[in-house]
Amino acid sequence: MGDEVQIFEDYLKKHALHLTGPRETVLRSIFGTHEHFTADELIAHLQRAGTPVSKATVYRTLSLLSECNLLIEHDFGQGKKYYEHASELQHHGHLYCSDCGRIAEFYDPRLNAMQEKLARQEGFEPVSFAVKIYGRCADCAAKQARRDSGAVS
Amino acid sequence: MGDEVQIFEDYLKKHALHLTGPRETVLRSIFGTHEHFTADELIAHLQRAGTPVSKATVYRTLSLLSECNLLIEHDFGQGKKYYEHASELQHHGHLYCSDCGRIAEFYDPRLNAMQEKLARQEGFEPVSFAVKIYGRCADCAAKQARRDSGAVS
DNA sequence: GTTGAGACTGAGACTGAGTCTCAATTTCAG
DNA sequence: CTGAAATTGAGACTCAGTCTCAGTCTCAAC
Ligand SMILES: [Zn+2]
Ligand SMILES: [Zn+2]
Ligand SMILES: [Zn+2]
Ligand SMILES: [Zn+2]
Repeated sequence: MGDEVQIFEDYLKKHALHLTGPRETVLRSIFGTHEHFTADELIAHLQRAGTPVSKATVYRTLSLLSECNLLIEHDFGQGKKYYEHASELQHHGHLYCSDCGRIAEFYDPRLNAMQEKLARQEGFEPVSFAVKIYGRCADCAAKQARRDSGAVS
Repeated sequence: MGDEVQIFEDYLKKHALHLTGPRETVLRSIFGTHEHFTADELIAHLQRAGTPVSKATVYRTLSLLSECNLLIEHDFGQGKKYYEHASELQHHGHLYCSDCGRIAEFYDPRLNAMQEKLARQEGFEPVSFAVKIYGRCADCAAKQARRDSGAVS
């Protein structure tokens, strides 16, 4: 998984920037574990790990990683951004449980082709796609069903 | 277009709420013109129109209108929400120009069917879909092309 | 027509994610 | 080494959106 380190370093060098300690700390933390995470979670995680990095630096590093396509940003309308590794399965869509915030994924190659075509039809030059489905995950649906049947109040 | 007034009034009555002056002002402003708008734009518009409504009330009314499905919220990752009339063509997707913020729309019934199916496959009970394509609109693409050819710096 | 419970309102305090500033520190090419 | 340029963290700041609360309005019941 040192792949990302190399890519990041190349990107930085190309822009006369340095791979410093804090940046590497952030990089390793991100590509060591997390799948879908928020800046806040990452900051807390670094704190707990005993390698704190300031909020400003974390945000700056997240921007850099997005710029060099190692990370992808997602917005589920919660007023904060989610990030995920860009490497994995490309262009998958997301399911977001409005009840518990759980995130699931799906993939269908036809979706991408359709989107590309639809964008061109409108004269747009597409750069990225985002398919999001909001609803209730299996657990929360079951919980809701139980609540509906019992406790008729 | 008094249709919306009726629906809103019914919804309010059902919840023991009242269709008050400020609420009606907001309602009429929204369904009189705007297509994709933000809370800020709406507040400014009401101000200019000489019928100011407080920020708090505007937000509260936007929530109510979303709850009764007269409005749909959209988030393009700009840290603020966009709203649009729910009545129009249902479930259309959006194209967002990352350069100028222009919003275009597209519609393909197959997209909805696919999403429904994919959600169920993951055990989700879908409530709403959001397909967003980010890229460059025709104008901005042309502008970019011009910039690239001329001014080689 | 009064009245009172409860809904409504606006002003402004507050929140929270994300950005910006700036002085002190670190990096690295020369 | 040295110094120009990049980097950092602390905390001030921004800005959309929410919350609070005292004063106001609504309406159904008298
Ligand atoms: Zn859930
Ligand atoms: Zn994902
Ligand atoms: Zn544009
Ligand atoms: Zn639309």
